[in-house]
Amino acid sequence: MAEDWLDCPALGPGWKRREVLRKSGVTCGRSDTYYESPTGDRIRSKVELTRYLGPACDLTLFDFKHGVLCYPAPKAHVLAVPSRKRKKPSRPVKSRQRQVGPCKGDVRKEAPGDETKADTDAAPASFPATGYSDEANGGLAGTLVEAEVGSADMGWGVHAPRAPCLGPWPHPTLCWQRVGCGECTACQVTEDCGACSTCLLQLPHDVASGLFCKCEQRRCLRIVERSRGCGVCRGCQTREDCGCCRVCLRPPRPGLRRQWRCVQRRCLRGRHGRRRGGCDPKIVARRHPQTQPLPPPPLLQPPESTELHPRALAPSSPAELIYYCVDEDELQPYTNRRQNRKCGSCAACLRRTDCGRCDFCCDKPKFGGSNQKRQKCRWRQCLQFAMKRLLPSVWAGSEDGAELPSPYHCRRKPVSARRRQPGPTLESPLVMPIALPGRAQTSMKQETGGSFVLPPPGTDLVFLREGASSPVPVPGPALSTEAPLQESQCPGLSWVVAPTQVKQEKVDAQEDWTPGTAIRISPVLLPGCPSKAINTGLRPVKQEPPDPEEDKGEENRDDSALDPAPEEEAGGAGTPVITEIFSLGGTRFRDTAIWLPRLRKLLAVNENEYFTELQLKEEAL
DNA sequence: GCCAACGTTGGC
DNA sequence: GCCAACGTTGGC
Repeated sequence: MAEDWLDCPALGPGWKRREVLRKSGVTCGRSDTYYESPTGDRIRSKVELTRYLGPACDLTLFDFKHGVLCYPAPKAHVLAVPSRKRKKPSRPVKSRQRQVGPCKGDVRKEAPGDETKADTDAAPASFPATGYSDEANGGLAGTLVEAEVGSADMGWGVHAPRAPCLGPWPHPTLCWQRVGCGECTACQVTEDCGACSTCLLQLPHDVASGLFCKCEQRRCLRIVERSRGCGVCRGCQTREDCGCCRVCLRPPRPGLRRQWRCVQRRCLRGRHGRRRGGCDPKIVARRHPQTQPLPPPPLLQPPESTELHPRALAPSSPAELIYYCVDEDELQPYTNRRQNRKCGSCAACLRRTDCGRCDFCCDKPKFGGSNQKRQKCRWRQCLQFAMKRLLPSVWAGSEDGAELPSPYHCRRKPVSARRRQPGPTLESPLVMPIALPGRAQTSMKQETGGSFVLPPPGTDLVFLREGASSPVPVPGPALSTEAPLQESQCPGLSWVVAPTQVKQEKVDAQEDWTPGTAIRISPVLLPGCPSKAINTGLRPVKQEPPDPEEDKGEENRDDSALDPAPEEEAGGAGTPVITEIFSLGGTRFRDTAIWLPRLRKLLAVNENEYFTELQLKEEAL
């Protein structure tokens, strides 16, 4: 990050201030103000500044945003000085070759009487992504500033519009007028053909739903190419519209054929998979709600055709219609990349409270930390994400798992090189590998000093339980009869409940947990099942802290058999155990088809809630 | 290669 | 405005 710190005399000698303009994302264009104390401490907010300076320092009159003291004077004079500062780019235009120019903030800053507003905060997330103004429209109104046009990393400009561009039209590079790689022949075409269905049907005027269309002759070939489906995934192989998704239910417009692909028929690997390493589980789940079998083909929806895109480039494409009719669903994976680490459904993701004890919590300011690590509570870090890191090949074995988003779309290291060394800062403490007695323990590296490693052959995954100190195998048959575990071949895993191995919790958490609280079932080895400890007598225990939202999905449970541990009662240590055996990927094992029916049979009594989940998983496969 | 540090961005 | 935390970088 460029260090363009400016002196901030309002705070005194040695204080520096800088303003950083957000370059991308839904808050693109927004600016953040940071301060640096004479001692080098970084301050991010007024609250932090107040905390830093202490209660004796009254910051009531201090305008944090602009770094000046705001005396109770007429508005117009308050920020006269800093307004010049604000015009300065917050940082060198290091990676951005294009300048926003008169767009947005600069214009707004000039507006009289606007000084007291967070005027650089011009990109509210809720800004409607409508108003694409193609030059065919010649439109000024509602032109939109694009976050990163033509970014090679982000997919050739497939970004949500961010903010209204108030500068003069046209903006040659920064508006949605030009979306694409800018290099292909289609991108070189400067005029609409006037003959394609888009031109004829005046689709560019379709801005009501935040969508836009473009002359077919000008559609970026690279994006169109990408918009094709893989042809393999379930989405591509689904031939019938579901008739019930929001696309199918979208009211048809008079004279126009529907242009958006049924959600159920969208490629699960396409945009998400090929670029990000796989489908977002949330997207998969959303597109394929397993509780709903594919509905019969809709009677009112004519078969989709590629007529809208007459180029021979994608004659058989199942998804070519999607591209230039991008909706929020399609944009989401790009604009919300930071969500990739949440499955949203595992117990860790559902957990609402920080443990307050792990190293990451201790680092949080609210727990008195220095905010250096800035990581999510270890007990809230997604289990699915952890599994993807720990058992990449297991995930790769399933259709969507094979393309699950890379934990890191990191430029520095390929996923293959990184995923076998998951760092402690990224893994959930709920999942870690250990070796079982009698197993080969070659190169086994238990969590020492915080490193979780992929289980080598002969080891098993362990579910850790918050608040204890050493792994405790679940009573019951071990996996001795199973073939030697080859993570890459047959993930025959025994699931063991183990206490937490979180670094800083080793010492102080022992008394918080006893093996008896970890699991109250008698696991059995299921024939054909990859040695999962399954309770056949009692319902599986999902030891989560009481949470109203979670309770919604567990209303029909018999809680009499589940006495949450005291720490859970207190909202301290909710720990997913058995439930997560499945949500973590049990049904993704390659021999699912063999053992799952048996499992279902064994669990036929009092396992309704499991059935639901298993069925969901099975459907997903 | 690991991981602490922190710039950055999403969301409330 | 503020906080949470994601994603990247650089030191080791």
